[in-house]
Amino acid sequence: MAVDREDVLRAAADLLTRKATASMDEIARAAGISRATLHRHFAGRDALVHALGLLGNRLVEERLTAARIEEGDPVDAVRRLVAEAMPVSGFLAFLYGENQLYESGAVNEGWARIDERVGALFRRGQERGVFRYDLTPAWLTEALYALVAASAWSVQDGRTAPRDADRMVSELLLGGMLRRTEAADPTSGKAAHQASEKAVDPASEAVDPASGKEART
Amino acid sequence: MAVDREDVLRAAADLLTRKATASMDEIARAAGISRATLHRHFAGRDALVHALGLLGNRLVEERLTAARIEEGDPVDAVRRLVAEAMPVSGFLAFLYGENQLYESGAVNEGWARIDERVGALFRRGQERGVFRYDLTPAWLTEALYALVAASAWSVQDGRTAPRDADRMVSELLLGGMLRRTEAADPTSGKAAHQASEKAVDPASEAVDPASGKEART
DNA sequence: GAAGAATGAGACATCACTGTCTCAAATGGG
DNA sequence: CCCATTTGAGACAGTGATGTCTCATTCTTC
Repeated sequence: MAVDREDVLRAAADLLTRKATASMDEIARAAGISRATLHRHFAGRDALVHALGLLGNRLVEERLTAARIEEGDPVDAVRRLVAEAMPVSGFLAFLYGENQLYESGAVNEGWARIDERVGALFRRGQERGVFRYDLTPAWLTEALYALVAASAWSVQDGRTAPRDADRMVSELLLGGMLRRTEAADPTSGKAAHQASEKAVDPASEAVDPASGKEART
Repeated sequence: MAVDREDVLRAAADLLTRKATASMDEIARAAGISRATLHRHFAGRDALVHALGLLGNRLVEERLTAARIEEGDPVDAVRRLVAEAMPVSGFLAFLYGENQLYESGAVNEGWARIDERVGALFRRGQERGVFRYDLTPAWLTEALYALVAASAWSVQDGRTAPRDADRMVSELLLGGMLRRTEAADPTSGKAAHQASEKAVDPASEAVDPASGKEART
């Protein structure tokens, strides 16, 4: 017994990500409980979605803090962020897809705070000369969400192994799909990692301040 | 008068992408027509979504053919593909988000064919040694859809200028967010382009003979 | 300008979903 | 083992969306 609200919300997020029009009955069934019980825990659909927003927000923010993206090398910070985000990718996928639909002050506020923190990471990477200037932090933030959500979707559908998901996201996000000429042994699983480390290496410290400020509009 | 089915479907795709639970009345209003007229053209919601699937499929496939991704340098092929996809990004965003929901044989079949063609491009790039081996064609395909959809969403929300959208997608997809050490002048809009061109360089010579006759518009 | 076609507005019954209720069954703690 | 709590199943009315209809209006075409 003793229905776990969090489990229910997780199941709801997974289902609603795929089928946004799912009925309360379908949601209950997906969570393995009856419709009556679902209504006992959440007054209605709105309340459920709102709880979904709050929980997702809390979870994502926890992960954000756990990843300590404000510290250390920005590249590693992105990797930590992606790795931490994967376990809550279901929530992220749902919230990313539906965030503008259910307008709740508290949820949107929390989401804006998350955006700000993630965007700050990308800005920091640009200021250090590690990240490209011609891709705005806002776009990189958007792309991060989109890729995490895509990987969640891909895993949920069985097209991608769960253990590969975070690597595929962070590698694509950081290094893109082009093969680096320096990457001598791409057959190794670590090849991409070493390639991007190499790329970051020389730029890790100082960059002329002039090019930095006007590059990203 | 003479309601243009395609215009209606385009408006429906845009709306449903943001609000999957939109009612027929809302869809009609978004398309600038009455609910009665909407029902005259589409028997019901299912029929409308099905038509949406078919049209989106046709449009994407047309763009795919127009981009001639089977020919020439894979990197340029990806750029052409992204550029061609942008005008139909609304459809792509909707179909990508809801594709597994509305199971229609014809639509799914068409989608599989599109997946196959896009995947073949990435496989070709890998075989030529231009694209990374450690990111599967399936994942790159998924990421392409996700990023195009994300850019459409971003543009629709006013966070990104329409003219920047295709560059942001293709640059991130191809080159990632890491600054290349060779890219000396990131202030130039073409900086990223030159960087990736450099990476591709060695593979640019071996182009199939067909590429000569249709040397880009 | 007149005839034909298409649209908009609204009425209408129907239907699926919703939210609330009751009651029997299952679970878990003391 | 018994009692309190929670759940599942189903009934029920209320609500909003749906699909169909009619009729007046507008646009198109000749």
